[in-house]
Order: sequence, then C-alpha cells, then structure tokens
Amino acid sequence: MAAELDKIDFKILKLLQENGRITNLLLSQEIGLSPAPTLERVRKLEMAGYIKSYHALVDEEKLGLGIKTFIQIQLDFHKNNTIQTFLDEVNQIKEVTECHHVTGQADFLLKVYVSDIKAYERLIMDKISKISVVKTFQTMMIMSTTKKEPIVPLEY
Amino acid sequence: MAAELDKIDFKILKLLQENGRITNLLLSQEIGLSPAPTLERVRKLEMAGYIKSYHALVDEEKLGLGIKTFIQIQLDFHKNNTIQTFLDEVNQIKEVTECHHVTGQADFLLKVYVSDIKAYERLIMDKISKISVVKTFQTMMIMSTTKKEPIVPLEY
DNA sequence: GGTTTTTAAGAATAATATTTTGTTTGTTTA
DNA sequence: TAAACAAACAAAATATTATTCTTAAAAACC
Repeated sequence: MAAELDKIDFKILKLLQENGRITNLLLSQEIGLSPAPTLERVRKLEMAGYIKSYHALVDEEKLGLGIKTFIQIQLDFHKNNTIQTFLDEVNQIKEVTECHHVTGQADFLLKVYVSDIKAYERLIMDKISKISVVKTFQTMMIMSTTKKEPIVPLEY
Repeated sequence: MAAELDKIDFKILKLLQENGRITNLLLSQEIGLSPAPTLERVRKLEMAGYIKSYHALVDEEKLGLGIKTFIQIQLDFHKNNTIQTFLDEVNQIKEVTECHHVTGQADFLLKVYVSDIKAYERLIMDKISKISVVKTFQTMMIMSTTKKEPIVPLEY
C-alpha cells in the first residue's frame, strides 16, 4: 500500500473491528462503494498488515472461566537470562492469555483465566511461584469490566 | 442449548477464536461434519451466547498508536457516587479501550492507546488527572507483548 | 492538454451459505 | 425387546455472496 489510508479505509477498519464477520456486500453498502472495490480495499488492508487477523469473542464465564485476574510480577535479576527464563516458563502456562513487559514497579503484567479460586490457588502454588526467577507477584482480581472496545483509529 | 457442549462444539469455538472468518465449508471439514450441521452448531453457539461477537484485529502501530499503557487508578471515596462518576468520565475518553474494576492496591486498571508521548502527556494532564474522584494513578508502559492469545476452553 | 495511474462500477462466474428433506443414531418407555 | 420419539447428520437444491474480468471514470502527473 503505497499511499496512506483514506477515510473509507478507516471506516472499513472500524466496521471490521466492530463486526469481523460482516459480509462484503453489507460492508460495501455501509461505506458507499460497490462490492468489487470494497473487497479490493479489504484485501489490501489485510495484505499490508493493517488487519492482522479475525477472531470470535467467546463468553468466558459461560465456558466455566469465572475468574479473571491480572498478575504483576517482579523478577529477580540476580540470575542469568532472567527474562528469557521467565518467558519460556510463562509460555507453558495455558491459563496465561496475555503477557506484557512493562515499566514501573512490576516487570511483567499477566492476564489469567481460571475456573475458580481453587484453580487460581493451584496456578499460583504449582506454576507461578515455582518459576525460579520470580521475586514477587501481586494479584488484581477483576471484579467487572466496564469497557472493552476494539481499537478505533483516532482520526476521522 | 439444553445440554452441555461436546467435543465438537469446543473444537468449533477453538477454530473460530483462531480464525473468525473461516468459511463454514472449511470449518466443517476441520471438525469432520458436513456443512449443514456445522452451521447449525455455530448458530446455536451464537444464539446461546457462547460466541459473543466477531472482530478484526488491527495493527495498532501501523495505525499510529505507538504507545500502549496500563494505568492503575486509586479513587478518592470521600465523595458521593465515586465509582459512577469515575466510570462516566472514563467512558468519554476514547483512548481508554479497557476498564477493569479490580481488587488490590488500585481500584481500576485501564488500558490506553495513544500515538506518542506527547499525546500521553495530554491524556494525563487534560483528562485522567482532571477526573475529580481520582486520588492517585500509576502508569505501566507496555514495552512489548509476548503473548496475546484467544481464550481456549481448557478441557479437551 | 494529453497521458498515465488509480479507482470504481457492472456483469459474469465461482464459491459458499442456507434451507429442505429424508435418514441414521441413540434414547426412552412400555 | 420392540416401538416410539428426539436429536443429529448428510445430501441435494436453492439462495446468497464472493470474486474475477472488463470497461469507464476520475485523479494525478508531466
């Protein structure tokens, strides 16, 4: 994609973020073009990497994942390859769905899904606290999430 | 959905989380059914709320959102309707894409996308710190994100 | 002002989604 | 055990949508 994105491209991105399964026909009507150039634009956005992927959003609670938490983790940097060791361990833990390397008091912020408190305790006892390079960690239980939006470009 | 989900349903959820735009034909081949019952299962999962929605995932950096942060916020509960006041204000801020009510030191954890440090300063100065019920806040800049996966049911 | 490039529309074709119908499978009940 | 019922599935027909191709219009460039 040589030039920059225009207003129509942003509108496509916005609509596809909101509804990733909208048909090309509907999409074309929403943006005021015919299906052919609409599809061409979507393909270009995909090819150029503006659209990375498409995903279904599932209801975690209905699937028995009643507990969502963020865990802040401080590492012990007295050992070698501290960060890589940590990342290797964390990647093994399927309950961890996000892992962010952050600035501030903590070194990493993890997002975790488990079914209940017992499962959370097991996660902490058997997995998190067993990672050798973890110095301290602190749990933030998510009581409710009041906003969770797709990222919409700010312009336009 | 009267009964519980079976192995095939979980497989559908997994596949749709990974690729929200997979065609019903491909999906049916992956799970080993014909298109008709496959579609029927997907519709049931949607109707029953197991699948909440579909979304395109965009590349924030390509769209000029170079800075991602988490902000921990402590509220001042000496006023009335502290939480509702906070939520009303936060909902106005388009840079805030997630807002979690959490336990621990902080009361809320926000996820924020902005274009650069200048924009971040403006956000802090003009918006976050102007919310009357905010007592303290602490920024975690995301340096990198090494894991970001859809939630896959743990069973099977 | 003419030329090139880009973008879009329309029409034809291909692929897929969706519906309908009938069959199988499994379960319940007498 | 057999009969009746319900649920799930497959196959085929139809409807809808995606995709490609060709042509026209618009914009950018020289």
